[in-house]
Amino acid sequence: MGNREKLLEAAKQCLFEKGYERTTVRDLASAAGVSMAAIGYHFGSKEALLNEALFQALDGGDAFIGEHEEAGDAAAFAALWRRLVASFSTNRTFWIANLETVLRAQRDPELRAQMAAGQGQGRSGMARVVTGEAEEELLEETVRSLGSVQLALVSGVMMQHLTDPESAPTAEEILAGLRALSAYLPPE
Amino acid sequence: MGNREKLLEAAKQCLFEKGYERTTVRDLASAAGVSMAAIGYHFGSKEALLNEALFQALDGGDAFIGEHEEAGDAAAFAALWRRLVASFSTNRTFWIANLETVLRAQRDPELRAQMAAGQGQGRSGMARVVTGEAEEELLEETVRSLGSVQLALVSGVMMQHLTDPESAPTAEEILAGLRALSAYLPPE
DNA sequence: GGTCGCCTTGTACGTACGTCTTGCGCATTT
DNA sequence: AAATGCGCAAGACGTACGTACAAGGCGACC
Repeated sequence: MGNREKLLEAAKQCLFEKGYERTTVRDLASAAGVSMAAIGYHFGSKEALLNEALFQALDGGDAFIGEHEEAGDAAAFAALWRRLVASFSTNRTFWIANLETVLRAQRDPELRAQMAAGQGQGRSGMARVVTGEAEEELLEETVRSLGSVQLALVSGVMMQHLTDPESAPTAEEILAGLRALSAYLPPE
Repeated sequence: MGNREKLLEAAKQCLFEKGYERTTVRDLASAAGVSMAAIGYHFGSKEALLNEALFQALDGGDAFIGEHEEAGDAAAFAALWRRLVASFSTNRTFWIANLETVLRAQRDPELRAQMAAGQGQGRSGMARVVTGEAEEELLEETVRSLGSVQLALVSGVMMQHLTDPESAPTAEEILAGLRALSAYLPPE
């Protein structure tokens, strides 16, 4: 494994352990077992290395949620939430890295555009797994409402699990909450 | 206005404009129009100043959501979401500061305990404004389910508005999404 | 008028950071 | 066998940071 790959691997590890802003070139170099200069040589700058590693790390993270074998029915919906809630503790650092990226995107327009695109994917993905419909037959209206709400629930519940897993809702409590909430919705 | 107050005011401003991690003692001093040493004299350290300012800033932020005059009926629920969505753009920096604090709490156990407490308040507050019941008559079960879900929706939708206000859902789309979602809930 | 606190300042100090320069080993080429 | 070029390391360089220090201003009180 060349130093370039060693650096990328170390960067992902640092991204999860220390976060984007707190990892220094010295952290990266010592974690990879290479010299600081190797970063400049292979990536030009520390930022470029971290960005590439971040892209890989966040991209590969979809797998953490687990596959949605069957979808569209009520059982699948509950199963999705059980997988999600489990992932919040199992892959805690991954979700933290996600949150950190959202925040950092507020000061970086380019990154923000990327996150906006990812958010669009997330919305339609959520709408798909809930309704069970294929990508093509999804109405834009459905994505904008049901997809947005479902995606918001995911990130919102994730934040609660990050700050306090004890008091954060279980999958069943989320379903119960949604049922209770529907009683307070204005008609039509 | 003494230098202490000037520093606190400047710190809040910096907190909103640059964020906790990125504000330096030189930023604070020049924003307040005082010397760097004044920070050490009045607060002991930069961190202590920022923490006190953060506490004040986040505490006063409840006002941004607006008062919930009447509550418990469907119209109030829709009105709440309209106020929230409006606040996401109007008080953008406030919500960013909130998000940053949640994230920073992941590396600071003491802050995390504070945030967990605030989250509990948020949950019961949300349950209260939705159901229209008083604090005392709220069942713990209701807070844990309905309160959690509602709070998660708030932070989740907020995040979508931060990354892309264009594609983020309006209050009406949120309501439509919730209605649509209830059709996919597992029974009982 | 001198003195004693409380504020306030200018600035020096030590540390940590990211990048860049220099040079060394070691293949491969001529 | 000399030369070329790539991969890489060691360390210096300039900068920015948070804090500590010594000194000055300025009221109030003896």
